[in-house]
Amino acid sequence: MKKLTDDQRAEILEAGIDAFAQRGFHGASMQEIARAAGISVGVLYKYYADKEDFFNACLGHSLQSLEALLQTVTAREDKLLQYAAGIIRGLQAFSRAHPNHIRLYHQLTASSGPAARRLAEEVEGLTARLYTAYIARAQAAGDLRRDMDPRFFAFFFDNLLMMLQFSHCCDYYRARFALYCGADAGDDALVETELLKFLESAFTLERAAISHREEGEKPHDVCDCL
Amino acid sequence: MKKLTDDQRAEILEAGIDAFAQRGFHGASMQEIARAAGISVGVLYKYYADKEDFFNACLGHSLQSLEALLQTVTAREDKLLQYAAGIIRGLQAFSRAHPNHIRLYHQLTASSGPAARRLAEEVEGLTARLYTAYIARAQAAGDLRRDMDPRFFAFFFDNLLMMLQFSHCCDYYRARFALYCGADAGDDALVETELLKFLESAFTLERAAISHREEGEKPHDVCDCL
Amino acid sequence: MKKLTDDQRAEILEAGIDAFAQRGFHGASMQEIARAAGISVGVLYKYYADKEDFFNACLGHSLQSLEALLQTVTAREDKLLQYAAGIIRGLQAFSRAHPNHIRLYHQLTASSGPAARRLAEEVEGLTARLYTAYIARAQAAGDLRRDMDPRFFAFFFDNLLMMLQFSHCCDYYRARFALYCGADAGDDALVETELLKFLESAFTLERAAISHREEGEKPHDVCDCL
Amino acid sequence: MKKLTDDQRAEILEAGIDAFAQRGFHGASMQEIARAAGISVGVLYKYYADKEDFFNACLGHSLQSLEALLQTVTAREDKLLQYAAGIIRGLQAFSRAHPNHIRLYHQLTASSGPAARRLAEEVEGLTARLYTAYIARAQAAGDLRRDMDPRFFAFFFDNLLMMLQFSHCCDYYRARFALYCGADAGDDALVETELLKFLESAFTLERAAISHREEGEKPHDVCDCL
DNA sequence: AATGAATGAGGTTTCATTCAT
DNA sequence: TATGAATGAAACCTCATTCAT
Repeated sequence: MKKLTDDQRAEILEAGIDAFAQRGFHGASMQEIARAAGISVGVLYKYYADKEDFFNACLGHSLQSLEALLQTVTAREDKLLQYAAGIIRGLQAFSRAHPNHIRLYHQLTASSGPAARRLAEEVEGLTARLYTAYIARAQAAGDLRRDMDPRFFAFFFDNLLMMLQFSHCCDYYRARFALYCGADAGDDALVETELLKFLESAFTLERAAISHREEGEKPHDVCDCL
Repeated sequence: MKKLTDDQRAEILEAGIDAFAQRGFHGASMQEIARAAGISVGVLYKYYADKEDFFNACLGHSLQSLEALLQTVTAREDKLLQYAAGIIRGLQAFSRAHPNHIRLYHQLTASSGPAARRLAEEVEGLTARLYTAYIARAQAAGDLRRDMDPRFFAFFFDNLLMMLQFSHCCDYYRARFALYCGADAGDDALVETELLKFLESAFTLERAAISHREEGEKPHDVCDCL
Repeated sequence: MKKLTDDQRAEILEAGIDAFAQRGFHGASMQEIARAAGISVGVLYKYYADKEDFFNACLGHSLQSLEALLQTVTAREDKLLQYAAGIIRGLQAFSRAHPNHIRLYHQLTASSGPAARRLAEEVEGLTARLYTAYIARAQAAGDLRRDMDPRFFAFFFDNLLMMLQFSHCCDYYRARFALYCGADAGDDALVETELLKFLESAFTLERAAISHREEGEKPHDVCDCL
Repeated sequence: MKKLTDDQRAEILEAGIDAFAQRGFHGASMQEIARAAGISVGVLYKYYADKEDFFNACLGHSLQSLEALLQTVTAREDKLLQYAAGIIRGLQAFSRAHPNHIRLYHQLTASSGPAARRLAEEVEGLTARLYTAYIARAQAAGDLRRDMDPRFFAFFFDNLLMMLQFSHCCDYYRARFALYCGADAGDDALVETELLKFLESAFTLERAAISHREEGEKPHDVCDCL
């Protein structure tokens, strides 16, 4: 069995990514993907056992590129907001360059059953570890408020980043973004600035700096001081 | 001879919501839904013109309950964090009670084309207006930092709430949540507390209150002054 | 089991005739027929075993009215062309009054299998006997050319009459009629006149009056004398 | 890899013609047609968009052969009765060879709505023009009675020919034919002879040549003078 | 090895027929 | 007895997958 060249394989996978991203797993057809890739269905079934197997390969290919980006943007040992700004810019650029990769990523989040668990670990494991470690370090270094669980901190941070990507690429989220922010939804620099403002405060302000309440107080009491 | 009772209709819709939520529009089959609802396909087609019409009915049913909840939890003119806490608790309770409604909501976000825009406006319009208006009022009242665009503020807030719901209900997001927060991901009170801490700071701390930097200054300087 | 009144039965059958005539056996739906007749499907199945049984009842009802007409117009012992004119006028009037009966009659001619034989005998038997007997009598009386088999004579005569009815009522035949005769296709009097001219000659002129050929001559030789 | 050979395509179309001819458009099933043609339904849908498209292809195939025959038999510039004899023989031969093509043609005449008009023009246009032109020429040449509108003349002529074909092929018409003419209905030569006798007179005898009656006179007087 | 025509299971949808009310 | 909601077989059509060429 002759192996495909990397280029051929990439072209096939890109065709799959486009189709799956735009029409979903069930909506995309193998025939159509083969045609878009300039090959016959036979080739698809030579290298991939079935549709699901091929879908997973597309997913892997897609996430590889996203992962590569994240490796890069998280590699620099910047101070917090610069670190965040780098990631935001990186994801914005990636979203512009490869919207279908992000759309496919979104399709992925609809998976259910045991596969979902496996995929989540595969896909989110890296960033979960990276962000949590970074935040824990920042807390230890005193660059970051210490009164929050670093895991939740990282979680909320990544939540905002995921939504940012989807808001750039997925039709529904784009419309929702526009609903909230109007024409400014398209202004990458503005979005970055506003998100950084939001994060900056969330990251740095300790509750203690605002009010001097006891740990045990009920949440709604918290609000009294606002 | 009586038509479908409300209970029967609700049961059918719930069966549809379950199926669509778990397998998506194309993945779910009318036959299977009918079987799950304990009826024959003929009944589905007696009350709904076609699969899409039935899907929309499921969506409407699903969103109606979510909307009712949001109307309730946003109605109280609480101070900010209490307002947020009310919404968080409400969504957590809703997620426990109707996970498939949230899953269907997530499926919805995968829609594309012109339908996506229409749906987004229909579904997100209410919260977008509610949150933005609330935040603008809070800013005017001095309860909230004034240096952020209220639209983006509301947007990020809702982003975190959406992810919270998905993290409770959708298999992939649940796994991801567990990946970040471990067993604590299931602790509603803890999640609420941590999210409120995150929001409290994001909501209230003005950059100006932290540092007086020039535009050109590096973001990481911001943190130094804390 | 209460019997339907004749009026109710007729109304139901008329509804069936309309539906079957316009949409064909497979195209018409029992539900739609019941609605048009102002009854429930249950009643249909109370009085008729199944769709086919009901179709046959419609057919019977439809043909009864056509037969009644033919009984009337053929009853008068007119001379040939008056006899023909009476039939033509009768059929034209019937076609205007009950186009769907004629359309249903046309549907009937599409039947196949053993049912076709039975139906043909039931439906065409009357006219076949009437026409053949009339023509044989006319021949015997010397009012009609004697060199033609009266059975074929009657057959061709009825062929022209059937086509006349279809040309009045069935969309395809109407279009075809218009194709041949243009706007004049709608002129009943003109059609009658032209058809009578055609028939008059066919009925009365003996070959001998045209040429004196032998019986044995090949048909194409016949033409030489034209 | 080769597409359908012409033979295969013809076989499929013949299977469709058989089914549609015998059961009508709605009555025939694609599954059954595929089985009869020895292929799978997938093949049908590979080459034809849907049932209607396939039906039209069958129709086209069917009419093509009939049209080819008519082109041939009407091409010879024969004298009238030879011309007619040629057509009759041609149609008889065609009816024997391709009864289902004639049956399909009959199904076609049951079409209604705007499609009926289009089809009639497509199918009947050729013969309508051919016959009308021929008859007008024959009238001009003095070979044919001049007191009839050539359009109606052609129309009645074609009516008889259509009925002839149906009487050969369609079960109902066959039974009716037998009802009129008994065992002789199967005798092609006899049918031809009788029809030609009928036509010969209809074609050639002018009313004026028979009698000089007043408008008011009774038709039966016409016959007396023979 | 590559092709793409062929297969046929499975999905949506309709509608003749039944039967509880 | 009359109703019409419910049933489910069967129709059309698609597309993942196979395999002869």
